[in-house]
Amino acid sequence: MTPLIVIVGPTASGKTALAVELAIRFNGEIICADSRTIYRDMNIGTAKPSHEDQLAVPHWGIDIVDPGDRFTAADFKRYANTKIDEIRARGHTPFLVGGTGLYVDAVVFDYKFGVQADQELREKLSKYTLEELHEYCIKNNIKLPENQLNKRYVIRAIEQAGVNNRRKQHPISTSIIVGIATDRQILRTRIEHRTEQLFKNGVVEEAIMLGKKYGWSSEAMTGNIYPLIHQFTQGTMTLLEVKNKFTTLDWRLAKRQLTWLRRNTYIKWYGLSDAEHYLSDLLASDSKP
RNA sequence: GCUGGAAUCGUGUAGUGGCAAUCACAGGAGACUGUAAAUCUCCCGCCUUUCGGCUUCGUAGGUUCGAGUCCUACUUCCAGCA
Repeated sequence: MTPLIVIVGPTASGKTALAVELAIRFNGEIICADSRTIYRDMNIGTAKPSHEDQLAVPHWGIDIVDPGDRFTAADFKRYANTKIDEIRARGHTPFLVGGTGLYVDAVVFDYKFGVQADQELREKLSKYTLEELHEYCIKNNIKLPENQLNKRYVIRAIEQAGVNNRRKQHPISTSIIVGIATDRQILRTRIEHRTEQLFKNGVVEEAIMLGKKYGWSSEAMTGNIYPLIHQFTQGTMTLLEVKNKFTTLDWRLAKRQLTWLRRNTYIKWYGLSDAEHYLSDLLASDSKP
């Protein structure tokens, strides 16, 4: 069976460009494991793959729901697995590429998700204090999550009557996981440059359009950049402040992504060009009968 | 030159005689299974794994059992007058 090529790394590490290049050379199709590019109309602010890239290589995981629609990690897992099967059925190589660690792991470690969210229950429980929720868990013999000061997690634990960690201990057999290792300083600089680029590309106009079309408070609009531009349009932040703050938030995102990835010991870390060599050697030998 | 005000962690601040000293930002580490670009936790003067130890609030003195806080001088900055 053709391998599943998984490329992970922090935002702005260059994983998308690498995936596109390899997919062109080796008959691949790309599934974006990205919790933001799934939304339609959010193109610039999410650094969605360009039209050229999307024309050059089939992309999946893009524009699948409207901002405001609910789309979860469990939905993504189902979607991605379907796409992987379809891509293989066409005789192509699937590439799972993205920075949303939970999405990647849901596929790679075959997470078994628990019960669906119960909005009514959640609303009811959110009125209680953390202490009251803890008491409730103890009384009902519900195991508290490790991060038990995170109210959201405690509520979820109640919702599914415990902590769910059902998953495979090892990555699914057909996967090759490569992480793009980037020097910290260089990554920081790339993030700064990308901020400038987003604004040149018209992210302010895009945000205003999205705000009008979908409202500013929808779930999808909580991404780093859009709330900041909302503040800018209301005059509570200058453009320079927005740019600086966005760079900071994006940097923190990159750090959190790295924290997530660090604990996955199955990732093979390479610099961008080494990753390319490694994967193209692997794919070249694989395609020979 | 005179008069007033200010000087506290990388930055901005709280603190008006009694605990290395508030809060925010920035920074660092971590958690993560149906919101994950979300949400949350911890660290953040120096040494120490912890206990704890050491040195601190412009500089130098002084008053006091005790000073970031009061007094004196000096330095720097800001404002007003010249």
